[in-house]
Amino acid sequence: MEIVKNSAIRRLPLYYRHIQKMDAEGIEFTSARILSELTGVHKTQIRKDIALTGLVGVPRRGHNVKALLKAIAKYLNWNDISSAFLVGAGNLGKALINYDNFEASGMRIVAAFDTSVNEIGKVINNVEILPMEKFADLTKRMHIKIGIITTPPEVAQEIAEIMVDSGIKGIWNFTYTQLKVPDDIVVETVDLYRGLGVLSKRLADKENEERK
Amino acid sequence: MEIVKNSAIRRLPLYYRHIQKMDAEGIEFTSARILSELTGVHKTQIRKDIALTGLVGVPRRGHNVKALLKAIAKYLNWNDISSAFLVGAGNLGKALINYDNFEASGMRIVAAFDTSVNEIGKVINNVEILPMEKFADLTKRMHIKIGIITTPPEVAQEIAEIMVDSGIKGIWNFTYTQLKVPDDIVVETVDLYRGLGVLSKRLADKENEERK
DNA sequence: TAGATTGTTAATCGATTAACAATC
DNA sequence: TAGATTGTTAATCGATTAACAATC
Repeated sequence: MEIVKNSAIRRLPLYYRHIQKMDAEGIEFTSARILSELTGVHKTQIRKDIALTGLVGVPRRGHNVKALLKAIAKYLNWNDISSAFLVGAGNLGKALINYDNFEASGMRIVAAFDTSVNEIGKVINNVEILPMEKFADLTKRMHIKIGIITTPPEVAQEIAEIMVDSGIKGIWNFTYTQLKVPDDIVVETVDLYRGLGVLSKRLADKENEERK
Repeated sequence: MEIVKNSAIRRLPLYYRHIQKMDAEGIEFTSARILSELTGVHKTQIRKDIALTGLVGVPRRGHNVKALLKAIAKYLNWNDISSAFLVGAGNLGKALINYDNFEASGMRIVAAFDTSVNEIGKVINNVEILPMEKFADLTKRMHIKIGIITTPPEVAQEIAEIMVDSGIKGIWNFTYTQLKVPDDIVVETVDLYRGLGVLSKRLADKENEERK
């Protein structure tokens, strides 16, 4: 049933941001070759990913930048802007709240929640930080469907359960905790520290090679 | 020449953090099955990844937790703690500076750099924020080999070039900019917003299915 | 027309999973 | 011994890349 793979869907937002930049610079046409240079993704891959959106390009010219933005946004359902609640207003949470490109990406963080008295009541980028106790009730009343977890990993599972009980259908998880949730809940996990091994390992390998 | 793949190396830090937690809880033995449940990675995959480190387990018991931590740390070269400079002390930069598990992961952020007068001079988690002008000189003098970029994407390439010129050999890039650097520089890119497409797309697909 | 790009099919490559003997 | 786990080989699966006809 699930024919289109997540890996393809994950690349589209990357193209989108580059194309946005081109649009802002007044560029009207782009091609798979140009996007390949900008993103490092193979040009055939890019053609296939664009084909997913149903867009047809023009041989010799490529794709119209505005049409491409529209097609990707439509495919990813970014035209309907979903409201999201964020739990955990630490530095990472604040970084997300301050991200100014969400609106163009189909999402809007409308409130943040925390348990720390120091944070509650603050307003960041027009987003208020509320006490965690209010989460379940507000989520139900406002029919919020997306929850963002930027808490310490220890409490992530607990938060996820509160989210699911409150009607959240998609969770964006910024902890390394593997969340156990019902099958119909979409979970997208971002592990900030995955790359930490690659850097130290590759640098060490390099030094050893040079020594040879 | 490069036999071991990055994808395997990227999973090891994930295992590591879970095993750290077990160790803290006083657990002495673990197995591929347990790690598989905790991380969602297939148990055969975990066995292969552990085999990379050269560690041999005990049938019926699994692996000794402390030996496993030691073997992973050794393999990833986390015993030599590398000093790193971070550029861009916004919220994301601060989130990284506050991360308290770096030391165990072979890295220490020793200073941060920014161009904003509001940030310069602040001290976060014992890390001072210095003016960007001092970056090149300090990097050379202190022989810093790892640079972390948490700036806006527009300036990432420029920062990367300053880093390479100053002797940096590994770059941890938190922008979506594809950095153009010499072949001998290791670049590890983390794109926070990759998942943004998956959530909205999958949720929309789900709704459409239900409507059928 | 020549040439650059599209879109698609086929081939390759690598990662994941299944199967199973060995072991304590 | 029985059973759970290891480590490894073989099979599968999916993603990436190469090749090429079609097109403007």
